[in-house]
Amino acid sequence: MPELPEVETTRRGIEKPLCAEVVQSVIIRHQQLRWPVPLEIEALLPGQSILAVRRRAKYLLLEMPAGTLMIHLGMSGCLRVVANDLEPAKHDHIDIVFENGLCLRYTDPRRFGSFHWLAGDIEQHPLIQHLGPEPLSRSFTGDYCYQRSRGRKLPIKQFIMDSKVVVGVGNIYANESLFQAGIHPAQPAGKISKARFEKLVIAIKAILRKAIKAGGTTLKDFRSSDGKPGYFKQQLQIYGREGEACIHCQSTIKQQRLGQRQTVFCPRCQRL
DNA sequence: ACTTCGACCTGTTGGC
DNA sequence: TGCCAACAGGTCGAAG
Repeated sequence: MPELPEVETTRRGIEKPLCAEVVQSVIIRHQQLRWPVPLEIEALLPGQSILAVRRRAKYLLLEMPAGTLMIHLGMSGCLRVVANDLEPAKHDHIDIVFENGLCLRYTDPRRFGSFHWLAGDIEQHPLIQHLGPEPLSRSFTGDYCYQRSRGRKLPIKQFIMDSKVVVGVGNIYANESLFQAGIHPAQPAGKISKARFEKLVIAIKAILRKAIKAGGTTLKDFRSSDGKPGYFKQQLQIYGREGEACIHCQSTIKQQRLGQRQTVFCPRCQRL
């Protein structure tokens, strides 16, 4: 399930093969994703070239002369660069075909992803404009979290997964970061000291960087643009290990549901 | 203003 | 073996 490292891995994978390439056609086989795919891209994109492939939060931004194609992978979305004569499979919903014979193919069994066409300023888009800072940017600091969390009662895990606070921290990396920082996931955000937020922010940045380096986390089906899985799963310290022994203290790892999400923690290393 | 919860969707898994 | 219910998960938007 794509979180920020998986989206960044995808971005890096499609940047080189697609940059400066010219779109020949767009094929929409299934229009119904999280929101209807804008049909006008079939007419708008051909003839345009890819100027850059950027990322904001978990959105991939394909910049072209007339605007930007904004793609979200949702939970099961995947973008691959394939030869344009490769037969599409069941969940291959959209192809962006290029004049050089390559094809950017969007696959998404659960169809929680999305496509948007933005003719104007990206930052003004309603899905973008209220997003918090990038977790790997300088503006994401312990002090920032501390200030934003005062007076808030919701569990720290849900706080760091709130895209208005910081983007890109999904369930897997939230669990990992809290474990590394020694913070109980259910701890009310407003009760956490500045020093502990400093530690948490360092953990979030370190884990995201390591995960990007490993090409993301493949739990089941994530694949990067060249079809390879991510290797960060081998480095997960807490996620998916409920019932097993903590790597630090050998206590049995517990799980509970928090905000309808699977939450895993060590009851000894992560105190309330 | 803050928080919770339902909705979207389908492949996989566990229980009977 | 088959069937069904539960679950997984990102994120928006409605309801509390």
